[in-house]
Amino acid sequence: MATWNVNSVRARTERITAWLARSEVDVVAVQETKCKDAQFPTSAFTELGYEVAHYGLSQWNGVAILSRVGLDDVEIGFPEQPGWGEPVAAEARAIGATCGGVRVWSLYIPNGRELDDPHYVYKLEWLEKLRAAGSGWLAERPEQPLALCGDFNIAPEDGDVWDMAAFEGRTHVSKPERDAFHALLDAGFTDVARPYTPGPGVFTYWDYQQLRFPKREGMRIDFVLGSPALAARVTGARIDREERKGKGASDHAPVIVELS
DNA sequence: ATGGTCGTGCAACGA
Repeated sequence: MATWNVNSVRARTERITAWLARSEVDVVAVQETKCKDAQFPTSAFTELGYEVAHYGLSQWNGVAILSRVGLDDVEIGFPEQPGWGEPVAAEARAIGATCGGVRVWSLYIPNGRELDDPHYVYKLEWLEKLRAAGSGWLAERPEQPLALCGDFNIAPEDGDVWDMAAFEGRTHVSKPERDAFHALLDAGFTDVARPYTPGPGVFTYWDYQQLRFPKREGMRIDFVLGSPALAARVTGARIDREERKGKGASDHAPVIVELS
C-alpha cells in the first residue's frame, strides 16, 4: 500500500497512472486531489483495475482511496472531525475504506499556515480529534489492521527537515504539533515506514521553490501510521524519490509500505 | 532581488 499527496489529480492523471502501472501497489491513499467528485478522473483508474472512492468539495483539499483488492464501507470524514470556514464546516480531508481486510484512512491534515494563525489552532484541534477517533477504533477492534495514511504536515523529528534553523518560529516543527503527532503513537499507532527509511535527511516533500529538490532540502511529513495488527504485517517500506523528478511532478513523493 | 514555484481558475489564494 502507499500514501501520496498528488497536488491535483487532474494535473497529474497521466503521471499517477504511469506510476501505478510500474509500482504494483494494491491500495493508494491519495491527498490533495483539488477537485470535486464530479471532476475526478475515475475511469483512468478503473481502467487499470482500481476501484475509487473520492471526497472533494472544491478546488481545495480532496482525498481519495484507490484499491485493486476491494473497497468497501466507505466513510466520509471521521467522528468529531473539526470544521473550518464561514460557516464552519468539515473540509474534504478524510476518507476511510476497507481494502483487502485493511481499514485505510486517507488523511490531509491542515497546514496550520503560521504559529499565530487560527489555522494553526484548527490543525491542533484536528489532530487531537483524530487521535480520539483513532483510539476509539483501536479499542473497538484491536484485531483490525488499520492504517492512518496521509500528509500530516508535521516533521516529527529534527532530522525530518534539512535545517532546523530554517524552521525557527515556523509550523510543522513546533512542540505542540510534534506532541500531537506523538499522541497518535502513544495511542498505539506506529510510523511503519521509518524503520525501513531511516533518517536524518530522508524526506517525502520538497518545495517547488528555490531548487529544494535538487539541493536535497526537503521534509518528512507523509506517513503511514499502523495499528498493532497492521504493523505486525509490515515487511518493508520505501519513499519513491524518483517520482519527484522531472516535469509535472507533485511536490510530494509516494511512501510505499509492503505488507505480508 | 522582501521574490523565487506550482495548481486552480481568472484575481487571488493556498501550499
